[in-house]
Parts: sequence; structure tokens; C-alpha cells
Amino acid sequence: MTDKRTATRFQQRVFGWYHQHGRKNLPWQKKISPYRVWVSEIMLQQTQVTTVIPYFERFMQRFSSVKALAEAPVDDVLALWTGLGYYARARNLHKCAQTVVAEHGGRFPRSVDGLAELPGIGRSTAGAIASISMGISAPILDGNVKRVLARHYAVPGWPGQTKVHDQLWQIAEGLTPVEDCNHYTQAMMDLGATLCTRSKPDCPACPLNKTCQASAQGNPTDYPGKKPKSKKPVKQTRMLMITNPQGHILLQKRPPSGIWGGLWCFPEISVEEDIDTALQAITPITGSGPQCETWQGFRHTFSHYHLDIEPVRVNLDKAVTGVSEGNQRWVALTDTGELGLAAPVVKLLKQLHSGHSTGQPQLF
DNA sequence: AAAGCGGGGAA
DNA sequence: TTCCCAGCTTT
Repeated sequence: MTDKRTATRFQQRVFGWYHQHGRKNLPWQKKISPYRVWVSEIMLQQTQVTTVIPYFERFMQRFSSVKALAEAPVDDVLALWTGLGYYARARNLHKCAQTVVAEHGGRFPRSVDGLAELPGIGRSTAGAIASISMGISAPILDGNVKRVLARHYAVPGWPGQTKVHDQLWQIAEGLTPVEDCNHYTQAMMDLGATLCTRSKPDCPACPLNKTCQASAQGNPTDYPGKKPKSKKPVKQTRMLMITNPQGHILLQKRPPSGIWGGLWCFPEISVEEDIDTALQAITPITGSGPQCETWQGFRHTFSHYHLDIEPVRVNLDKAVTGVSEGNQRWVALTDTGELGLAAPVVKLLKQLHSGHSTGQPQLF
């Protein structure tokens, strides 16, 4: 596919650009270790550098080693992950730390295949960890690199297709240098992130411009091919923000898998259900009837469906603090920061805090 | 409003 | 093996 001389020239231009323009001061590029690079790579899956930086710093403060992470409760890990999305990453991260401690003596395996057997680490992430933190020559193929390679070789088709995906991996393998692979890996990710961007690639500034087939064709943004799109269904739910006079709010822990797995959410009921009836089932109501007010609804969109959320504020006038059974807890409003929370819950808690106590009219 | 982003686990 | 899922940012 790619002959040796071509590969060498490609690498030389990448190295040259890296030494001049590559990023070298990101937090995980200091005090490089398998642990720090691993955490950064997991955070960087599906998430951009600028978003990740503050999360990474907090994470390292709280969990300074793989052992510290393995010993922590998974809830603490999820709490630090709040807002980052794809919470399975946090659960896998925790499981992976425990595996590394229990089965590898707290030391990450020094090979791509060994790394890729760990939870949350696939082929590309294993390649990144191995090359950046272990001095191993290994290819990667993250979203950035896919874009750079698909454009440079004008690879048609959507990379979600096995055929296209395999072809890109072959190209990536053929171009990966034996020496200084750490810089090459970093450079390829940087190229994709800063020059060879999705919508407005800066081709004139690109070290690969001369040989880039898509650039020659004048249509770099046609690569990689787009995913065939499908219509998203719309689902509806009601979230009950139930507070007691002590300033506690009722939260429920979601099952470990599925949407917002393991995170804390408001109790949810269907929009058909009668609010007062549903409320009785959730928590026993005493005293006068609770005051409910429906807030402005909003839409939360997942990759595969829209969720229309109708928030309902419920003020209990009697002290209710009991029933902290397994997955249900009364949490002081001031303490919610210590829990892993779904994004819409964070949004609503903020509104609650910032004095929207009178609520808003329903506009559905 | 739509696209994009890696890996896990179910089908 | 292939397909479906996940949540936020950017455009």
C-alpha cells in the first residue's frame, strides 16, 4: 500500500511540523507516565482538548496514581466525570485501574495487545498510550488521524464501514515510524485537531499539502465520507425536583448500564401519569398537598433520540428525610457537587439554586 | 438542528 | 462479526 520511501518522506514532514508547531505543553505532556497518558487518552475520546484540561487537572489532584484510583469508590470517579459525558468511560477507567493493580501489580502492560485487553482501551487508545508513554512504535487511528489519512489518500466512504476502517488502519500502519513514534503520534493528532479540521482545513499551512490527494482535488471536506443519517425519535419524560424544608432534594441512582448509567437523577415519571399519584409511590407525603409547578420544558439530545424533559418543582412542606433506601437519597442541595449527575440534572439544579424558586410558566 | 467522536456489549 | 449505544461540543 504505502512504500517505504513514501512513508519516510511523509514522516519527515510530520516531524518537521511537529518540532515547529506541535503542542508540547498540555498537562499530560508534563511528567509523562503511562498512568497520566492513559487517563488523558480516555478523557480525550469523544472530547476535545480544551474541555478535557480542567477535568484532567482535577482528576490528577484527586487520584495521583493508578493505585489511588483503584482504591476509590466508583462514585467518586463519576463525580469528577460529571459533565464530561460517556460515563461508561469513567466506570471502565475505574475497573481498568483495579485490574492493573490486581493482575499487573499496579504497572500497565508494556505492549499494545496487553493494553488493549484492559477495559476501556481499544486498539487506537492502546497505540496512543504505548507510543506516547512507553517508547513503543504503534499506530493509532482516532478521529483526527482518520481525517488526515482519509484526505491525504482520498479514501472514499464512511469510516464506520468495516472496509473503509480496515483500509485506514492499513495506511496508518504503513506510515508509523519505528523511531520517535511518540512525536509522530502526537503530531498526527495535532495536525487533525488544529489544521486538518472538519470544516475549514488550513491546507496552505499543512506540511502534507503537496502530496494530499484531497487537497489536490480541491475538496478536502468531502473526506472522510459522511455517516448515512437516520431520523431521531422523540421521547418524553417528567423530572420531579422534590425538595423538603431542610433544603434537601430527592435523587435516585440509575442502574449501572444504559442512559446515564450509575449517575444520580431526579425521579422520573411518564407524561401520562398523574403527578400526585406518582408522587405517593416515590415518597410518602404527609401534611397538606404538595405544591407542584411545571417549569419550562427543554430538549436533551442523545446520539440516537431526543428527550423532551418537563421539569416539575415539588415543594414538600413537611419534613421528610427518611427512606434513604438503596437507590434513593435525600441530598442537601449544597452537597450535590459530590455526586455524578446527568447533564440536565446539573442544569436544573443550577436554576433551582439561582433563585428560580418561583418557577416559570409552562409553555408546552 | 446536525454532525462527530472510540470502545463495549448485545445481537 | 456486525450493529447499536452513549452525551457533549462545534458548526
